[in-house]
Amino acid sequence: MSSMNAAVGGDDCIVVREILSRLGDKWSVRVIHQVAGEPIRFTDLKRRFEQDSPISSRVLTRTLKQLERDGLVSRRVFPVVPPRVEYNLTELGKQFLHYAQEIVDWTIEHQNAFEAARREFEAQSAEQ
Amino acid sequence: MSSMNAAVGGDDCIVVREILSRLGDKWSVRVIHQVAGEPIRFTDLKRRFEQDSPISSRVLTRTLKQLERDGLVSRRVFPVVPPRVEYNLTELGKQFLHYAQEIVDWTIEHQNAFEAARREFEAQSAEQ
DNA sequence: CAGAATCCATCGAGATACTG
DNA sequence: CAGTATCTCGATGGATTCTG
Repeated sequence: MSSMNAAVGGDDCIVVREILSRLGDKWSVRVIHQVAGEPIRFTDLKRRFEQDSPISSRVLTRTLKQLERDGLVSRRVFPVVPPRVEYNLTELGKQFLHYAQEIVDWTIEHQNAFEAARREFEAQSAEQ
Repeated sequence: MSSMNAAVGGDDCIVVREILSRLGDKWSVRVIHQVAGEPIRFTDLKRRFEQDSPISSRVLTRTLKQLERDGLVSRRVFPVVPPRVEYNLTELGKQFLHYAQEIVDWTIEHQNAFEAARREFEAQSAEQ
């Protein structure tokens, strides 16, 4: 267990870097959040973001492909015309979402502390 | 609580995006891991990475500044010559590290599953 | 409908050289 | 020692157009 913790340093393990990257990129967590629950089609998924901040199909496709490659999202194709493709979360994806939730919740809980730190830092910088 | 969970979608909250970005970028988590424990000086910190994958002072400086701005790392200057600057983790930083550890540990636990998903995906892609 | 192809702007990371 | 100043390069995000 302590040997595992040591892996937080060093990126000898590529998988770790990749999963952490999913947390950091702009869309992965949001897509995973939308894909949770009922299976959802590509265009419906795209529409979910239309209000807040629209995502291009180019970027949505790339994000989904990555998540599928990581085993977090599954893709099911129905051989009909027009095409029907459904995405949803895998077990691995659900666990990932759980951890993401935890950090997001923690961040929101301490939002005031973050903003205070930010203000103090800016004040120090301006002081010079 | 459920209203907080809703925030995983939508980036209305800038702080959330920024903290998740720290998890995702190449150096933040590793620097935080090294800064945990005893206070450490800039050059010593830089040396810690020299073996595995060296970090330029340019990048280390930027990473530390960001973490300081976020309130995860504190910076203490000693008015001596040559200069002496010590970095260490704040309380917020320790909590952040805790969550990062959790995800890293989880990732390593399921490393086999990730690699299997990867192989299957590549196989499917090649099949066409 | 579910993407693929093309092109462009921006940004993070890194190498290198220099300084109070 | 602890950075700053410049520059380059590749990856990410995005807009737009096209297609089986």
